[in-house]
Amino acid sequence: MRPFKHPTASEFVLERVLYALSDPVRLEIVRRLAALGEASCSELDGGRPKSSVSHHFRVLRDAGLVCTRSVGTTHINSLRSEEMNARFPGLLEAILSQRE
Amino acid sequence: MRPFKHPTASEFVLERVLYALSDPVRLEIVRRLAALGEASCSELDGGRPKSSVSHHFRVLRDAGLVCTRSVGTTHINSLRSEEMNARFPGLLEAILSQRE
DNA sequence: TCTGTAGTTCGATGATATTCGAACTATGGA
DNA sequence: TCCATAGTTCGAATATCATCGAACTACAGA
Repeated sequence: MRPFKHPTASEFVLERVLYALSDPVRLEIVRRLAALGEASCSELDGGRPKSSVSHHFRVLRDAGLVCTRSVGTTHINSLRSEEMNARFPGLLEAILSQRE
Repeated sequence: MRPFKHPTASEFVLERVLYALSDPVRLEIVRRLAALGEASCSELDGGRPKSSVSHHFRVLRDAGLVCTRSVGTTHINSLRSEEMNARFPGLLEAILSQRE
């Protein structure tokens, strides 16, 4: 599978990040990723169809929130916390520190 | 005109706030409001039709970001910064402190 | 090489949003 | 009372999005 396109930190767009996190499914994925450090797609699918989950990961990747790398047949996802924090200081923490 | 329904701080929903701010027009309105303290709708319309601006203000109000009160024939809008900060500490500041 | 697993991409569908003009409401002033 | 101003609401058109099945790609193991 060809490697995914991940935007550089300077390409991050605030509106896009906020939009990506305004969806409950994606916000939950990001929360779980923050707790787990990294995880495969299937570990975070919440029982949803693969195509839906794949869509949400793409939105998160395009916004710069998530980094995906291939390991064998699985995709390991992790938050791009440092880069997010460098570009938008305090933003991710402010969002993730809210309970529920 | 009947007074608007403003949600209480405990009714704020994170996803809704993020969604409201993920639109460039609304984010700009909020930025200007933060700078001005308060302003009427027409001061923030950016040349857009009144019905469009009214729509965006409604989304902002429903999310809890903006408070609107009637003064004569005009509506004065202000950010609900304290309540936002009480419910989602650091969030609004993290978003508004981003330049561009 | 065959099969299974993990995930993506495509296409369609239904839901929701944005935008705008037009009609409406409410207030203030002449 | 008449008119202008400020803003809302309604309705329709357009766009965008979420969801999902189906087909596809890539890798690992037997």
